[in-house]
Amino acid sequence: MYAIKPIMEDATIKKWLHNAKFDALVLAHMGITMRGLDFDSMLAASLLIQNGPRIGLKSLSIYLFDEQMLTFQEVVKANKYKDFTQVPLELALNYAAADAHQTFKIAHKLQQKLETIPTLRTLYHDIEHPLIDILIAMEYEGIHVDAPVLATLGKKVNKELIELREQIITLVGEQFADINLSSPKQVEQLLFYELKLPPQKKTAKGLSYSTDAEALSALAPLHVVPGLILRYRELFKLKSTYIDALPGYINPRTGRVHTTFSQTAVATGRLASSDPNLQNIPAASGYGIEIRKAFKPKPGNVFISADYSQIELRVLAFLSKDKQLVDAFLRGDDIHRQTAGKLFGVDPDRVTHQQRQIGKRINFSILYGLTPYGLSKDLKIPFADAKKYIETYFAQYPQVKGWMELVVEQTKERGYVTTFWGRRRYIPGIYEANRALYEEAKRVAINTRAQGTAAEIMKLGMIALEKAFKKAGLEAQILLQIHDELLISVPENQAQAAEKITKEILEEVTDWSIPLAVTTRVGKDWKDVTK
DNA sequence: CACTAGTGCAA
DNA sequence: TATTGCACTAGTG
Repeated sequence: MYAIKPIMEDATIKKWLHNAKFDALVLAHMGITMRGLDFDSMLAASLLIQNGPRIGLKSLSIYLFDEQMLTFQEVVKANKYKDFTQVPLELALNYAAADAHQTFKIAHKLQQKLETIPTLRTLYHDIEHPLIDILIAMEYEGIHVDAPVLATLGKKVNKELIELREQIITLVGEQFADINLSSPKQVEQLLFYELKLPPQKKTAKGLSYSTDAEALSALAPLHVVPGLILRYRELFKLKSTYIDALPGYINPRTGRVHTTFSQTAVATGRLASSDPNLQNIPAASGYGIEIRKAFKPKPGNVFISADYSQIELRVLAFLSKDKQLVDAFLRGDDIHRQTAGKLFGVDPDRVTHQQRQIGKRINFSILYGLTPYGLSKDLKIPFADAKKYIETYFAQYPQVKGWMELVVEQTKERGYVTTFWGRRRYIPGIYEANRALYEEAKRVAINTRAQGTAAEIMKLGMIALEKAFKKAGLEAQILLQIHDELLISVPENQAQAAEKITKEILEEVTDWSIPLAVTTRVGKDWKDVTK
């Protein structure tokens, strides 16, 4: 009767569907409470699943099909449907129900197991579980997006896009009047086959010549078109992803945008934001920053932004106990300036702006496991210079290197890397014979310990802050978390008090030998409180 | 609708 | 041959 018949015996299907649909129904009728409950189970399950044998949550509904291990798409194919629209609604619903059912079935067992692993148990009860209600409140509150502000910006951007397109077509000829400048394939054809410009590099999969920003920049001195495409791309990105898309997320009932924060999407323990992603709203580029002007607090309120400065470097200092790094933070020094001083062998006070930029760049990339090749490309400097900078860095901060080696050793012993509060990330690549994969695994392990620990500090900060707001009787509400930054909304007459509490609480999350530093700003829109 | 590739935004 | 994500468009199935 059902299209999934080839996968299971009919009797099994019927029984299973009954349970699945029943569970789905029960869950669906539990509303917000359901989210707490269902999500709680999901979270416990995912802490173990995600960190154990690698079964993606996405595969959960398929997991119980056992040996078959079919994806939805494969089922569609196996049943010879022309396309997705031909799949009976019944089947689609069965899959949706299966997700809920399997989660329900697996949750209890996994939660029991969670309790037997002390570090994960603490992580769950002290951090992840208390965070659930805070995230729900953030999502529920939402954030006001001023659509007219975006529309005005959109008109400006659109005008420039049309002009750019006309310029480009005038330059390359009317035979390209129909070109789609958003198609990498068509741009590739234009640049490398029509204009015969020299290809700079292949794409990631090596299937074509890259037309990305790096390649276009390299071509810019040879021809005017690449530069124009570069500008076109920048504006098109802005318009399609932010200006045009954001208003579509405004909830008609609340008039606000309600993102979803996922606690189980990121392997390091960071949060992820989606539908829309409010963790990647432009912060730097020319028109880009204008987008942030459209994010406003509700009437009578102001925004407070609070960001941990150099949190990952402070985590690195604490975990590595590197004397130079630790002392710098204890003295409250400008860490980028200090690094530059060490790299160039000059007194920190005499570091030039450009030298400091390089110091900043290296501090920033060190936890990514930068290579001389990568650094030389990033800074556009000779390979040998890049190599020397990195060597000098490790010579000046010797315990950082030792710490990195220790992380790698521990990862090999256990098969997984841990954060300070005990989150695990399994790193199978640490046993790789293939050099490139092994090197990548080492970078992942090192970065995970630092990034993950920083993420935990922020989560603890959020929990403590919500509690403090409540205790102080402030109507302050956290709206967004952008990894090392919080965006808070508060009635204007409570702004000063809330700002003070925010800074104090966030800085007191740890009692480490390294101080945490939090910068706060008060403003009337998101741009106002952005660095 | 699901999926991939290419691209680009954030921390 | 630099970490972690998400989303957009084009293009295919």
